[in-house]
Amino acid sequence: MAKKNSYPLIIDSALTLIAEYGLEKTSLSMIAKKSGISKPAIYHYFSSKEVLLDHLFELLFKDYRFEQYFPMDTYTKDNFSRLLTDNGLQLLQEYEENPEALKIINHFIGYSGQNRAYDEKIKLILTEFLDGFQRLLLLGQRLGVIKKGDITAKAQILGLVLDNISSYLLMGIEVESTAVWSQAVSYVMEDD
Amino acid sequence: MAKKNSYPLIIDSALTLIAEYGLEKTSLSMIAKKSGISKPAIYHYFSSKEVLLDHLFELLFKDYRFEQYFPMDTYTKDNFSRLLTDNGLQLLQEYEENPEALKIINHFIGYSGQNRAYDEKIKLILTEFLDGFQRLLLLGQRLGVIKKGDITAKAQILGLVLDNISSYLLMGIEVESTAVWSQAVSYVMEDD
Amino acid sequence: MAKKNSYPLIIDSALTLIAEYGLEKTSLSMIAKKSGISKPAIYHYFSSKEVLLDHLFELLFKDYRFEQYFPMDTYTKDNFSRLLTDNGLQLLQEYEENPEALKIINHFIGYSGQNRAYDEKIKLILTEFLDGFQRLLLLGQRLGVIKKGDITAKAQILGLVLDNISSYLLMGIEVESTAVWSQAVSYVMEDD
Amino acid sequence: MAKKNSYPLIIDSALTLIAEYGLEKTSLSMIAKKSGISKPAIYHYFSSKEVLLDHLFELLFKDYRFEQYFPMDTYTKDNFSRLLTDNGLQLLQEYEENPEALKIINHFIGYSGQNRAYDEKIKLILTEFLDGFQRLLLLGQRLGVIKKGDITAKAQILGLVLDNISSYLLMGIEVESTAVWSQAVSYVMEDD
DNA sequence: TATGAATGAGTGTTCATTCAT
DNA sequence: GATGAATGAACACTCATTCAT
Repeated sequence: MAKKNSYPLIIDSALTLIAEYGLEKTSLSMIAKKSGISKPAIYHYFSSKEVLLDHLFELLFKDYRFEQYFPMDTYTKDNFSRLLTDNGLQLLQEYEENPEALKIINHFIGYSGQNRAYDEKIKLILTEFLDGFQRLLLLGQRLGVIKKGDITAKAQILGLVLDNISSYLLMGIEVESTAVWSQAVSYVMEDD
Repeated sequence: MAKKNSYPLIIDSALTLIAEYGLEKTSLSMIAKKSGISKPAIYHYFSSKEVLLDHLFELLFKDYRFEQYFPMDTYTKDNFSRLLTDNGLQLLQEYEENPEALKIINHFIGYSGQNRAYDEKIKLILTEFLDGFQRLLLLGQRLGVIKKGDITAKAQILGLVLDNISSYLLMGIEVESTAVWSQAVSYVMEDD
Repeated sequence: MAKKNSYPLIIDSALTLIAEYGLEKTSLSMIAKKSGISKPAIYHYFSSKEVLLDHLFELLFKDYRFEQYFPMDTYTKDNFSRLLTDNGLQLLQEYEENPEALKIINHFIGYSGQNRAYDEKIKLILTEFLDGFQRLLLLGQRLGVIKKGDITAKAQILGLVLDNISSYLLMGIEVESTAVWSQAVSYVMEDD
Repeated sequence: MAKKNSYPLIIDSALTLIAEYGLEKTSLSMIAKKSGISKPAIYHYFSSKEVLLDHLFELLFKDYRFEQYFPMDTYTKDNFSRLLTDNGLQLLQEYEENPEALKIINHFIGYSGQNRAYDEKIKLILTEFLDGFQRLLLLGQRLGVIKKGDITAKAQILGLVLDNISSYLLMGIEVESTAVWSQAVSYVMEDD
């Protein structure tokens, strides 16, 4: 039936199913059934289930970069505190608005324990966020808005808090995300 | 062959395999093979794979309680800062010393997305830690060693940071756990 | 727990379970569970499941004999019609009062297709009923109360009807058993 | 290997095996082995063993209707007795010529005790035969060829006898089917 | 591009039966 | 008499994958 739309159909169906059932319990049969596309046709696009998953992985994490959410060149002495707060809240809001994506991401993270490739990439991404916060705080220090003291530790606290707020949100644990992130930000800022 | 040791053999083999392959990819056949015990013998002890997993879950999370790591009745005005720091580092060190347990716990957390029962229990445990920190900070406030200000947010920061440090350790992401936790603690303390 | 009562407990549990689940779906585990007797203990009394079933078979069919229901030596010229009717209705009533037994019997009959031994014995029992009716009708003929004509066919009609009424009752098909049996009897009797 | 013939091969193998071993003892592995078709290929056609059995059930009972054997619109005053006799004998002969089908049918009937769906359908079929005979006898009465008296009971006798003759034939019990059925018919007919 | 048909290997689970005590 | 522990064989079923068309 569907001629030209098979590819996105496969992607969509796979993502929806993975969000609900996870990576391992989502079988190619399920994807074929949901998308209305035959299994061999899926193999035409993706030479194995693993390749399909890899593709989804890239899709999901492609734009998940520190600079995407915290564009350093926009930070100034005056807007530093506000931007840092807002950018973080923006990131959290994106997750709240699209919990399905967060679910899928979490399935990949859970699966990464058994898959070297994902493991490495996820480590890279998270590390890049930690480094990003460190660079940002160093900039703040130069601008004179960030307290002296262990910059690395403070950057890591920001990274750990922001990352884990979304995990808790996903699990449905009630965290006062706005208050928590604001507190964390004000903690690293020089008192006015 | 093995007579009285079947039960612990099953548990051990299951834990080892789950640490490596995860909950779903660890099959009863694998457990049977590794433990040298036949599949029906496993069913003699656990009426289903699910029951076995439940048992392991309870085993792992039984003693994971806030009071276990942060015994509130030992906290005084004088030792507050030191105890809070040490207790947290103690928790982190336990994980570093037993990374396999952490791996398994993480597999259960990953699986909880597809299993209501685990989901609820894990939420309970994490929530209890957040609440524990809140009670502890309130005590500190009464003792005059904790800064005024949003206690809830601060407690959640402590919880989120401590929890996520272990996740990052598990993933092999280098975080300066000691420095980070010390910083987080000093942040909530009244300046001396 | 149970010391001296194991044997009848096994029998009772087995019969109850077979009535509900049939011969094949009733496992020794089920019998052990229901009776509260361990499987090896059951093997102490019955060297195999087959032996247990054989025993139950004998128990059920021991008293199922034509003479049991139609005692020929009580039949006279005067009571012939009434006795033939009443004895048949008596047999049907027994089944209606104890449908569980009928169910079990039916399971054995169904199973007999795969078991030579049961097959032979059930054939014997049914044949004996057919022969019984034939002997009875011959007696009636000598007494002058039974019509001339094909005695064998008439006897077989009686046997087939009586046997199948109980089958239909078991299946829950509404047959007017009393009217049907009375009609069948009056059919073979000489008109008064 | 086998390309287009898998479907009938499965059906045939299943029927043959069920005739010999019954519904429960016939496993999908047996069917796969006998048909030379892999188990997953069987699942390609039938989504479960139950669905396969349902299909066979429908196949077997599809044409087993009263009108199929006793077409009422062909009955007249003159041919009534002969037709009723011949049609019944025809039905019996079909069974004698295809004892395997009868065996399978009997397995389904035996299994119906544990399966509501089959139970209901079989009851329906047998009830329809009883009703059919009743309608037929009422017609005969209007034509003046059937004795007055309890029509329902007589119809049920015909149904019970005809049905049970085939059961006895299946079991290998010697019944004089022709004589018995002829007698049963002449019993309900008005004497000439 | 796409499909119906097919498969080897594996899943969790249950069976009747046996062994040591 | 009775039991907990154990087993080989089988069960219905699903998996990712491939082949011929």
